[in-house]
Amino acid sequence: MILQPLSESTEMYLKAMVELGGREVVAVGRLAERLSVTSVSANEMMRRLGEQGLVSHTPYKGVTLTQMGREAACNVLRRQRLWECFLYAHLKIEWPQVYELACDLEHATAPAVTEALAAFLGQPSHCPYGDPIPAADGEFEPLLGISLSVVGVGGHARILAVRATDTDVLKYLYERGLVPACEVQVVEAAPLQGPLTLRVNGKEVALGLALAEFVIVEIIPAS
Amino acid sequence: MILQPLSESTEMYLKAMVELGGREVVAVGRLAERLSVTSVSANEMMRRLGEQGLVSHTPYKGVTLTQMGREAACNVLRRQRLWECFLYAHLKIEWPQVYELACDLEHATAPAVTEALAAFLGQPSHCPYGDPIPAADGEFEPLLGISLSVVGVGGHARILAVRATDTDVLKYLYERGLVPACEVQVVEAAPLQGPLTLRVNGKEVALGLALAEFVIVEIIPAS
DNA sequence: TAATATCATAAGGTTTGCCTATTAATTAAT
DNA sequence: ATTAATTAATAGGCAAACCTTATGATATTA
Repeated sequence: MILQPLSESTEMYLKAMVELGGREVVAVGRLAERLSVTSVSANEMMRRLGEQGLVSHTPYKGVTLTQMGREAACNVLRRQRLWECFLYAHLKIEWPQVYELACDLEHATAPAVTEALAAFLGQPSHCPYGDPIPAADGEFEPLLGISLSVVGVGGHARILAVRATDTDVLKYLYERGLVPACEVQVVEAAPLQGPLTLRVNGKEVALGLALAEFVIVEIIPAS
Repeated sequence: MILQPLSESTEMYLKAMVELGGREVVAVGRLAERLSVTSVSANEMMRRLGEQGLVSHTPYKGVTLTQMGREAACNVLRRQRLWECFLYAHLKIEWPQVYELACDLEHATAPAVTEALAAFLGQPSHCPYGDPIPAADGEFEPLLGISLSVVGVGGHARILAVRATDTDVLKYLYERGLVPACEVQVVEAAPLQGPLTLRVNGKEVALGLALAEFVIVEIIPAS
């Protein structure tokens, strides 16, 4: 499938769709929320993407990526995450800033550069935030993990990935040691959707539930 | 001087100005020609850049970069040429394609990335096309060389830089060995602005005068 | 089934950058 | 010096890509 060049904005919508819903239906409102635009703007874009055959839109139900849309979206993710690897491992850019800076570069990256970069990096499988890098053909293994927000009190878990994109949010998590491979224990969960209290690297850390949603973990069975 | 983010198009105009005129006045028509737009478009952009204090425009005379404009332009050149180094030396992108691909990336490059890239590359002084890379503060030594088109018949010269930007033109030169550090001898100059005949790596090569303009050389004195 | 929340569409605005056609200034040539 | 030819600038307009507010349609749930 040959993909015509897409606008930066289009690529952001596609990326948000695959990050938010994968192969599932996504509510247009969620998309608008994530991209910080009005739902009108998101709707309009969905109409355009529908005309281009990238998404399928069932009014009042939501949108899904078509095969073509999914390929395009995975291609964007591949570029993004390869740049993240480069910025982090070679340019020594601070972890919280990597996402945003890679995002700028991703839209300006020709296929030849993408593949040369992948080769240079040694075909990495995961980005610095723990998410898998789609292959050149567009497919990838979704991470099998659960959100930290659903781990029960007393549970031990290892962070697999951090799904935040905002630099300030990433900075907040970074300062508390909440990065991939880190192990955490849920000490307490405050009632009424209150914050979690975690034990991280020997220190107690409070983390709002909304933030905990972004943190993908695997349970470490009690030995 | 703090530079607000400039549009891609704006950066292209600034880059063309510094490449075409340096500190000198540039005719708006030349600029339009170089960027493949009508002179109306170039005029309009000059008005906008004038309002932003980046250029000084004397109607019917031409435009020059202000100090601020020159800094912005040199900053663009720095990003462009650093990416050229990276693409060529590390990603092994073919020499003729490097310019165009670097050009895409240059507009998406934040200052932090520029400086981290420069450090990664070991603060290179020249790009793969032979031109100097401006320092972080914006200044650089202009290359002291002459155009191959003004070297007399019989003259020996060493190529210092190639000023072409079009991938096809670069490919043409590359296929004939006309790259920086290469030594050439002018065997013959056809009359009426006809092509030069050159001796390059033991082979005779014909080169149109227009193309020879792009090739910057230093004379090798007859020993 | 009525109320509420969510979603979709209508109509319109802004920005950016491009164009054709016209007018004005400059330069070169008689 | 005056005119012809060249080059530059302005007027007016178009299109693409996004955004907005206001309004109408559908779903959900009490």
